[in-house]
Amino acid sequence: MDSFDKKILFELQRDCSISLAQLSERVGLSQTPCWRRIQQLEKQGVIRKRVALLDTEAVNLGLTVFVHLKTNQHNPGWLTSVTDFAEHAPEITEFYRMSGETDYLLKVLVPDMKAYDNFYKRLISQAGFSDVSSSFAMEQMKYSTEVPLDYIHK
Amino acid sequence: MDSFDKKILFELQRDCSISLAQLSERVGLSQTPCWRRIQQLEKQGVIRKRVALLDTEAVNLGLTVFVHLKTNQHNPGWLTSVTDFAEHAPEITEFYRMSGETDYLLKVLVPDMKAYDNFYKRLISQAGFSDVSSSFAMEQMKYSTEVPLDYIHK
DNA sequence: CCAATTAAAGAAAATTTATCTACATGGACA
DNA sequence: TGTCCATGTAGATAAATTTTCTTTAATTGG
Repeated sequence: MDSFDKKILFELQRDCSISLAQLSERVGLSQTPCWRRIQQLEKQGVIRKRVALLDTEAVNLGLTVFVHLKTNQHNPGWLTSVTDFAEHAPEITEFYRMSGETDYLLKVLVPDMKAYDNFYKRLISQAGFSDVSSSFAMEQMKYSTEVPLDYIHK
Repeated sequence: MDSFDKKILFELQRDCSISLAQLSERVGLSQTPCWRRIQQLEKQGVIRKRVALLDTEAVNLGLTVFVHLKTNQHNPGWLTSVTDFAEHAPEITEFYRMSGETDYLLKVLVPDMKAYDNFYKRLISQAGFSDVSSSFAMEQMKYSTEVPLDYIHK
């Protein structure tokens, strides 16, 4: 994992639709070693997948909500039902077990308040929570799937 | 935006590295109309971009932190400095202006607590906050860039 | 209900791009 | 110096993208 690999990752994180010719030029390698490195990075699992990112407004998803969950039922069954729900609810794009005040954090994408209310009812009908607090995003100032490459070891 | 478009978006959200042949087969169209629809969706901006997603562990980013910010300085200069910082800090992958208790919410990716502490110092040196509360993710239960297509109008 | 028009789909060819191989070159290092 | 890597060049093949043209299906006006 050297400077060339980092450059490849940097470029592909921004745009993976470019041709090998363009990529290798930007990276400063010829096509063959560039291609070999991509294969390697995919085999190693550093590159997980290649996806298309959609405009959330264009698909009618104007409302982002962060849902802070607390529970008093710390048993396996409870967690399973919540995990299952999150797994199958496409509105939930992120789901974390947290330290501190909130036990679990959800990031939810819906069109509007009405749709969120509907989602909310489905959520609380699925499992018991001692507290559910919803924080609404007024404005998305930044959203990026690019992760920093500055911390890569070596 | 009909059923075919939705299928195309569904597939490309999961994997945009598949060939047009595979995609058109899954969608149930021949290659040409399928290709034309993709072009259209890109021109319309429904498809924003195509990117490679990396394994955060593999690039040494084991710690996800949600940072809740409060301020009492509601002036343009303050916001500009914070926005600038967020823009240029690769550790900040998401940044929202919120309703309710917290004024702004950050999602931050760093290797470990030490790196977060370093980031934290840089953050608070950049602008004044009346409160900064950091929530640490213990476990990522779900992370997806796929957004629900069920709410598309028409 | 039918003919005319339009829009989208399909087929096939042409062009570009990706994939893989073989071999030569040059630097790093014991 | 000789060995080991990784790169570069070249090229062959396969595959994917894009264009062109034809056909089908849907729509509208009379």
